[in-house]
Amino acid sequence: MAELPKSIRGLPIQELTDKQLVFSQGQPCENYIVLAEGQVKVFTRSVEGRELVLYRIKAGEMCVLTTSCLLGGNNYPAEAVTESSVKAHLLPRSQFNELLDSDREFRHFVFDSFSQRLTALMMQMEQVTLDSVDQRLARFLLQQAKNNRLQITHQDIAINIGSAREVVSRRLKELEKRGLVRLSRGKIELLDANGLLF
Amino acid sequence: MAELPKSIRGLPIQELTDKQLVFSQGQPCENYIVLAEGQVKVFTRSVEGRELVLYRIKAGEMCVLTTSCLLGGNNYPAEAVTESSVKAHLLPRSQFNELLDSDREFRHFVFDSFSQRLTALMMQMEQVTLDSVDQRLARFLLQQAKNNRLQITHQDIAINIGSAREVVSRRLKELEKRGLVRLSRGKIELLDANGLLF
DNA sequence: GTCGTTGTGTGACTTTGTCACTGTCGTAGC
DNA sequence: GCTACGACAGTGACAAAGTCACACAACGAC
Repeated sequence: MAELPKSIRGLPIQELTDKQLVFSQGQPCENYIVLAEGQVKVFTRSVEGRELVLYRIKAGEMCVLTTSCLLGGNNYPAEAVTESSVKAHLLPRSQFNELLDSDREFRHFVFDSFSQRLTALMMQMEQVTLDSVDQRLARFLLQQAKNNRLQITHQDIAINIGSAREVVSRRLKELEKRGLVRLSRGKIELLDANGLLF
Repeated sequence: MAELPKSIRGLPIQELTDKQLVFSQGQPCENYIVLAEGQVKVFTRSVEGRELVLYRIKAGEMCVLTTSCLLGGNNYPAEAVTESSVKAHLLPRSQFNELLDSDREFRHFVFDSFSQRLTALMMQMEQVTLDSVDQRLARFLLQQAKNNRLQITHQDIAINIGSAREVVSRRLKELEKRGLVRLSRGKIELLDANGLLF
């Protein structure tokens, strides 16, 4: 992870608890946000209520959506909630604009974040539309697992890989039958990480 | 459309013919690109050969992917071809970096483009994963039509809305049956634009 | 324990995507 | 003109994925 610019490290810190709303759809955007600790999930909700995770913000990363809204002057087109306790640096819009012009290091940080997120977003889009559910599921499990374990519900996996809960349940059941994973309520254990990739 | 920054307007212009390759997957990125005239399609290709249009660059717009690659120093993760004859401003990487620091107007142009594309990309992703083919098809037809007509193949529509050619053919046939469009080889005429939205 | 909530399992059905074709149109070359 | 070819479109059969409507199981609060 790249070092945060000085101008950010000096900023006041705001603390949030787990599962707290950071911003919601349609809300105007006031502050530039950089995470110091924890993780935030940014996602959209369709009219029917189906969700789709756009990306996650981790420690040392800024929220591109916020930045984009600050720059464009529009409202948030998505929703964000914390996934752990979170410490975040906040920077009011006016100061953000000022820093962007005056501080070369800060500017580079923002540009880099932008370009990384853009690339990631494109990759995700490709995967969601071009890859099968099995592929996306396997990739997700491998990415998210810590010591071959993960604590997550099927519903949550579904919104991450752009699928439906029932589909995820069925595919996981299939993987369990093949001896690749062990399932229990809210938990998944990977028994054969290589087998998942086949 | 916003006026181009002075620093860009003065740049030399490169001309391209229709259907010409602008850049391809894996290629290193050398020049910042801004279109003065015409249209370019940026898309990816899966291993199986299926394509997906990520976005289009129109006159007065820069190529975010290029910018992102320049900033991050990575290779192109996608492919781009012209969709008409094109005039484009090119700016070598070194000068791009320099301008980014020295020219406030240029910087704002780049930031704005970034944030617009990011928002658009997220919207597209939402649509592809959360909306039905019918909705995406209707939206696409309405967006792209000029005087209620469009010249495009079913295959081309498919890669734009993230679907398959056969599916598009079937849905269009259905729309024709309902009297909403008239189909002919490579052309579609919208007979009832309101009806498409139902 | 009971109750309510959350997570999971399942069958039936719809929508979408894939595969393997056939047919059709336009045109370049003879 | 005819022929051959490539690009475009249509179609049936089937597979994959999503939706709907439940049943049921695990867990925590009381």
